[in-house]
Amino acid sequence: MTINLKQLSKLLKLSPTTVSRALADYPDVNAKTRARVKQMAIQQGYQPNPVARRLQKGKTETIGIVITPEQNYFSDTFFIDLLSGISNQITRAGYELILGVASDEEHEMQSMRRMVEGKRVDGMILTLIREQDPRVGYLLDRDFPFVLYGRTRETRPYAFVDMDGKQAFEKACTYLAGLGHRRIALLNGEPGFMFPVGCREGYESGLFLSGLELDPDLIREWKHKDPSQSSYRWTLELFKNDNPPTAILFQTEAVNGIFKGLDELNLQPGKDVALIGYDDLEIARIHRPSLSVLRPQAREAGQRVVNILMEVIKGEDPGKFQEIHQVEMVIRETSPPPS
Amino acid sequence: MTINLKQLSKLLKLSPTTVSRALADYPDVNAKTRARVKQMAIQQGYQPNPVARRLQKGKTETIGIVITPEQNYFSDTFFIDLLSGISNQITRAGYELILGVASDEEHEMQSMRRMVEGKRVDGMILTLIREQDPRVGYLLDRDFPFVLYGRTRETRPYAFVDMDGKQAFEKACTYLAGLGHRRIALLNGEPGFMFPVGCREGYESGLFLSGLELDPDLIREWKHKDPSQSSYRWTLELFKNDNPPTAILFQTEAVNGIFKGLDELNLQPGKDVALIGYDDLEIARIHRPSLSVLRPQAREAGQRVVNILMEVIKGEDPGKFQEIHQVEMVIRETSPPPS
DNA sequence: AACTTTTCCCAAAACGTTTTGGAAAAAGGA
DNA sequence: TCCTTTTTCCAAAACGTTTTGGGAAAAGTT
Repeated sequence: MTINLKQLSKLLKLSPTTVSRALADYPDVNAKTRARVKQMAIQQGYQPNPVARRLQKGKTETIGIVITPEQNYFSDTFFIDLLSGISNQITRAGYELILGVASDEEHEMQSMRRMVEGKRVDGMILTLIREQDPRVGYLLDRDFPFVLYGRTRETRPYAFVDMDGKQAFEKACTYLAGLGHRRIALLNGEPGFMFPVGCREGYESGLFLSGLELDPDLIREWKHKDPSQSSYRWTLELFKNDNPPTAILFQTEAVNGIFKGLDELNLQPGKDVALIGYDDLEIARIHRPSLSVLRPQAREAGQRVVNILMEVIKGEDPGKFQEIHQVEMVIRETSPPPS
Repeated sequence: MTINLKQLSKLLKLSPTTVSRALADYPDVNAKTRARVKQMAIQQGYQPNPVARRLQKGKTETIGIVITPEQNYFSDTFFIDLLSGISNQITRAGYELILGVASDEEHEMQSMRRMVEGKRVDGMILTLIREQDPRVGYLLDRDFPFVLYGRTRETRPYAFVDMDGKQAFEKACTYLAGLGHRRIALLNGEPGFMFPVGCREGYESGLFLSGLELDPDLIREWKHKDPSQSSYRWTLELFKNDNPPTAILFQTEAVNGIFKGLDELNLQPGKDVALIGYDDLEIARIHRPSLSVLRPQAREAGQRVVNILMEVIKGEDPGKFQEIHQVEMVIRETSPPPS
């Protein structure tokens, strides 16, 4: 069932050395023997014991990721798409993905330290990045390979793959302004995290490019832990304004709260108020009217993260790998001109 | 930074053997030296290299799980809760959780085979079980330790933790009947999977216990890949009936489609139609009217799965571990008497 | 005091690979 | 033919633990 190298080499009347080198395509083994070895290996279903190989190679061939549930990350397909891209690419490289699930920021760090200090992984992937993210400093301090999905405020060079939230929100904002909207609100993600910073920049830049004034009253933030409830409240607040918005930009995760708020105010989405969400969740496609969205390519991003991490593990300079991916806009029914 | 056993033993002027045994609390080492060793180990931040230890122990100390995105498993908190319970318990045991993400049934099997045949894990956790599930046969055939979250049609004994869908749906059904509902519909999960089988049994049993007739016209099934769209269609169909239902039982995952369908039919949930969903997703709490639900304890189940798997890995008879967990019912606003 | 038991420690082997550093045989060059 | 180079293979070491099988010293027993 589980033949090992020694047994296989005995079968072939060769030394373990030669068999190992034959399978690894070393040039110092005769082509004929190499073929013979490979055939026998397949026939016997030989697979090198990964644990033994790791010990010898001094590598774990494993990379780690820690996710946290309280952040509603798993809403729908977005995160699983990212994870899918990551997982596939890791498998392709013959590596393993180990997963930690942490209930809060502290356990998140703890889980990561276990992986790093326990020599359980060769590299880390970080998601849901905060503006001040202690994980990044920690890893930089000990020169441990990692790649961020996202960015943080850190002056030392590090590798990341990020979605261009700025460009996305700028695009959405100018699009709405182009339709004639003059009062565009932003329901932004939770402060403290890095992504909303870019969204806001893009929003402000979009207003500026369209010759619109920034009105702080039109900006609100919701909580990760409770996207619907907080966005619901903010929606109601937003329309208490004397001069309420005719359009709202937000992250799709918060859409239920917005719909609920608008419903209560007897405002029809896509008619009285234009909406564009960030992330193409199922609800966006299914809802009537269907939701216009900004759609990040999570799968592709996940694959890039892994490819980059492999380079960093090989010793490449992390600073060389800083990618910002464009986000496409999908116009559906909720983004008409103002009525 | 990364001191190893040999270096630590040199520091202590002891043999690696003694240090190893001291740390492992063997009785044949003097209490004083044991203390001295432990203190030095902590001071030096020594952690045994897990790879080396695994090689020697002949165990990977790793367990595997394969998830698939097309099944909308990640909708909201349910699956992440399960995963959280699994992950915590695994970490507590000093084990690792490796994750595969497969795009379809075939890759699911492939990913699992890689883990099993590649000697990468000591045990497997299986979720989203089908009625005929080739994974179970595969693992039983090679006597490989595993635990199901769910059940399948298989006569050989195996370990599982399952939610009592039957009891849950029976309870919901008799509850509704007790309120006076006579036409109760079931919008069941996708055929081919095991869980909906139990739901249906519970539903039928609930009807029977309440003295109600089973009407096949009131039963529909939706698709995993597309919960909202299919449930939307089935909702519309359901009310084409001359004698339409006054209540619907379903899995909360499908709630958006149902709401959309009812809305289109100008039926108010919780008023014209009673609703009880399975799974307490965020939308259930947030929606107005809030959704009555059946609430499985995913976290606890995840912990049990791991504890059982550890026993099975130790060599315990899997047939001894077959747990069916009760599901509680949370009555909110959508389950009033018929109007 | 002589023997037996208990306490405490350790050297060596083992886990299954890959890498290092040759060495024998074959081929090429003069 | 003799020397050099190339080809092809392998024995031994190494990776960092844990386990095996003692063995010396200390403590008990008579």
